[in-house]
Amino acid sequence: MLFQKRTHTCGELREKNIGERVILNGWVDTRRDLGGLIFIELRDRYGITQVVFEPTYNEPAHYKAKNLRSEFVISVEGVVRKRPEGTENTTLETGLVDVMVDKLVILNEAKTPPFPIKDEIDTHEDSRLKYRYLDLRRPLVQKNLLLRHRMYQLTRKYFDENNFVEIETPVLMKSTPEGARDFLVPSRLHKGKFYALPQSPQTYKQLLMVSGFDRYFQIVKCFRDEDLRADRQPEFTQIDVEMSFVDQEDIFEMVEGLMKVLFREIRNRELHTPITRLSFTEAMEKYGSDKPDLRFGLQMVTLNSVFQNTTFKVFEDQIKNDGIITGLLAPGCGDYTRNQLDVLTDFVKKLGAGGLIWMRVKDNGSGSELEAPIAKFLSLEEKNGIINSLDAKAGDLIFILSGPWLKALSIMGALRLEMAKRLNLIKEDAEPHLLWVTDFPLLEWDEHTKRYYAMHHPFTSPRWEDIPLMDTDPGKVKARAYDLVLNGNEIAGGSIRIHNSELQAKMFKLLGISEEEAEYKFGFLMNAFKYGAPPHGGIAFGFDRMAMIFAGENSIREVIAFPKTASAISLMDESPSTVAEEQLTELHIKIR
RNA sequence: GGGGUCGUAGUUCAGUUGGUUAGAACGCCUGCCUGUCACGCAGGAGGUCGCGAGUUCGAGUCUCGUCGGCCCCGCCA
Repeated sequence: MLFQKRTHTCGELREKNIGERVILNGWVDTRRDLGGLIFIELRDRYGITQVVFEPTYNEPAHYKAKNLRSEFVISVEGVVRKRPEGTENTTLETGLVDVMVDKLVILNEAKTPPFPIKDEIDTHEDSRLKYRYLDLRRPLVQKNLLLRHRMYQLTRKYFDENNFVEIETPVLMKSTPEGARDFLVPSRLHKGKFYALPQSPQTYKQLLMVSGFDRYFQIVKCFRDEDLRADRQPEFTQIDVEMSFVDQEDIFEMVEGLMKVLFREIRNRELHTPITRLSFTEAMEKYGSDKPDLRFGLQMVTLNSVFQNTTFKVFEDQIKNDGIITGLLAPGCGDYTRNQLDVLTDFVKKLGAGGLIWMRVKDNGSGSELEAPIAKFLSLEEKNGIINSLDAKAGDLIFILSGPWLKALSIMGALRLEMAKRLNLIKEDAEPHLLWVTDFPLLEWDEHTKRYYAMHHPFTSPRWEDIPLMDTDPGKVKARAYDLVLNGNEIAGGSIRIHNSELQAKMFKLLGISEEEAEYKFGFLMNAFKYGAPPHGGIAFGFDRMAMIFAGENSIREVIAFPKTASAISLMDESPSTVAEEQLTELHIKIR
């Protein structure tokens, strides 16, 4: 047989191996042909070892080595030798030795790759994705997938040690389009019927609770047919968790335990628990986001009390209409030019704000005063109120936005992030900030369809104390729902579920889902609840997002082996693609 | 669905008010070279300027359309 099996990997040989006869298999990383002497750096996923072809040592091997090129797959046999004095390579872990080759087998030749197989490349992403199998040869990308692998193993070990059972749930399931669009799979056996790919195994894991698997987890692929982002792919991986006989605190404790392990093993950091908690209301009013980045301050301040009796029409209207007036202090930005302020005004207008009110804080000799286009509309008391509320000092800049509560706060939150960027407040090596956001509203009102939607999902339990509000003021009902946020990224979300079929029926009614519709879509779940459903709750982690953050990457694609582009295309295998007419016929499908 | 930005050699880019044969670096190929590790030296090949129309005596350059990459808004229970 021509193939000589390796005795060692390319990252393995050290001084202790000197004198040993070894066989290495791998890819030609670099070739340095000096004419009478050829150096090849041989690479596999474990590392790089230099091998040497010298005619006086072995003439046929040297002759054959003249043909070697980048990325050829070869097998070499030879003797490990200490490198001559002064020729050691300290950048390689194997750099004190090399292998004098007396036998070379070319296992496979290779075309010149479209980009170099090394960490530092400036190749555009489309080319990397088209040749993803080559991109995945690069040590940096391999490192990300290895980190991801370790995260899988640590997660499985953690849940296993805590008595959780890993159970696989169906990938072909019933379509229940409450929320994201489903990917549909046509049924060949049942004309006109479709399976859906799961957006999450939500209903199955709740059924498993009814079955008595009181601690379940699964590392599972989920699918959502929505537009993509840097941190969103149509198929993604969740760590799905569900527990029975628990309340919110038990879930938090279990999750914090997992995060402790991951932080310790992956990032070598001790995570201090319990971690910070913020209510949704607080998160919105202080940071303008339900996933605030707490690595920097820049807290927003609600100014409604300052303008309680204002005569400034814009603010007066908002106070009357239950709107909000929110302020943000940009320290030391009082010297921003009119042009810079116009750019920021444009920024918030694109997000839907009517305009941006700004004020420069100046020192008038006896204290601070505000210089702004709207200053003349404000009383001295109001101006001082602004300065005091925001703790503003001379040289600072103040932004004020007013509008409907959620909208104004969200836009200010975006401005907060923008200012943090401009002021360079987000240090990438900063201590990671993990927090719980709690007490989300149960429902969200949609102006277009004039109905409520579940903010989390329709199985989320309201807070006990808020159940009466479901009849009187549904918008005010808070849910027993929570998100886990890491550095401004939502990495997990969950809730305590409804386990009572009557409460569930009430919830469907609030969502405008008729009894018939509820029966058709979720009858199996409601039925199950009639046979002794334990109180239960759970959470699901966005595994790819977590891996992205742990790997220090800015795109989820860097931690996924074969990701899709922003238009949901795989540049490598060119999916989605057209299919044969016969396939469509079998599936009873006609393309319109 | 909308906004921004990019598309020129295998790769990353330059290309002036529209004007002769579209350049550079790296990579690739050939030759020389026994201690390289960004090897060196000499020579060479390599282009549907994303695609399609239009304006023009003439388009990489201007106009319109279209396709694709990236980022964002909407969307993502």
